[in-house]
Amino acid sequence: MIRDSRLSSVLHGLLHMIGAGEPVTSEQLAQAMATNPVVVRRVMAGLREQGLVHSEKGHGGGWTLARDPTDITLADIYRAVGEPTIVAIGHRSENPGCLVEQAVNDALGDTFREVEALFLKRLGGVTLEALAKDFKRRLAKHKQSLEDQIHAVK
Amino acid sequence: MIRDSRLSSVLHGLLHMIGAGEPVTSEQLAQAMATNPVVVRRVMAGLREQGLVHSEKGHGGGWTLARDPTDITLADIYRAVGEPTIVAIGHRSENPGCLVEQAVNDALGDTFREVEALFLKRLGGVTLEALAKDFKRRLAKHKQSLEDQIHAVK
DNA sequence: CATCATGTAACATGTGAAGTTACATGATAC
DNA sequence: GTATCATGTAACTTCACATGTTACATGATG
Repeated sequence: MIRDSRLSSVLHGLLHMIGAGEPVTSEQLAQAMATNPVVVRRVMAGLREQGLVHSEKGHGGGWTLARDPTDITLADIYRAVGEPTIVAIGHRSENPGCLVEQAVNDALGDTFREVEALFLKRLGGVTLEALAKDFKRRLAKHKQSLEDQIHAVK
Repeated sequence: MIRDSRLSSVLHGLLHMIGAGEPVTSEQLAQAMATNPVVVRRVMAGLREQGLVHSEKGHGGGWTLARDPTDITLADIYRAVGEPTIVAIGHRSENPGCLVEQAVNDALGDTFREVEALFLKRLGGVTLEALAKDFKRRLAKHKQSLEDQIHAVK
């Protein structure tokens, strides 16, 4: 099953980067992603390799988006975060000669590819920009609700 | 991602059970599944709960198929082996109030369900019987190829 | 050249699946 | 009945892998 917690974590970081108008340090991202700076660098390194983010050393350095958020989809991020294949059924001790697995792969190989394609296609339909917009909307709503509560207490 | 090694393991066991005309012990299945008897019982217990296999204690006891192999699909087995949901993107520390995840789920919730449905639908299209037939065909071919090699050496 | 930030290797920890041991329960053969 | 065989299951151990941590190198800025 697909249960990516890294993708979720990375999205937190990226939304944070969109909000800030300047480079965000690994230290700051670590807070947004509820982890520590080294892990942030490790994960973000994958995104950098895919050209999604950019990193700068020294004073005023940190992480910035390398592309326009309208040009980055969740599929890009998912791939960059680095899942090998989405669907695969196999034995632990890779046994390519195993006749049972050959039969399974013959029966379901196309299915695996089909499911993976559908998944990535849908991820590809959601841009970082769209996600950010929706997030901001929720944030505003949330704020409003808190204010209402305060008002009610008065 | 889906990378079930248990399903593959269980299939080995089930094909073994189809071949044998009598109950197969956990000991024997453990060999076919490259593990040990207790693990076999643990995994098979899930299949029994779903009514796919039957177990008998004592002399001459062991595991047998509870339904006709034409009536068991890979979807049944997959479910019985017990994967919770196929696709889910979430933070480790389940944080249902997290606005980022709410936004992601709003954008992709339907997709997750759609991908899962497609996957299970395809698994549902392959019966254990069909798989066993294909497996036997491969086995025969494999045997033939070995005999040919022996013949060539002579 | 002091400071800040990333880059990365090496090691530590946590977690969940798989493996193991031990013993209880039930069924069959004698 | 009782010896034997097989499953049922709890408790513990081991293993693999992701994550977390420490330490230090590299490069950029003031």
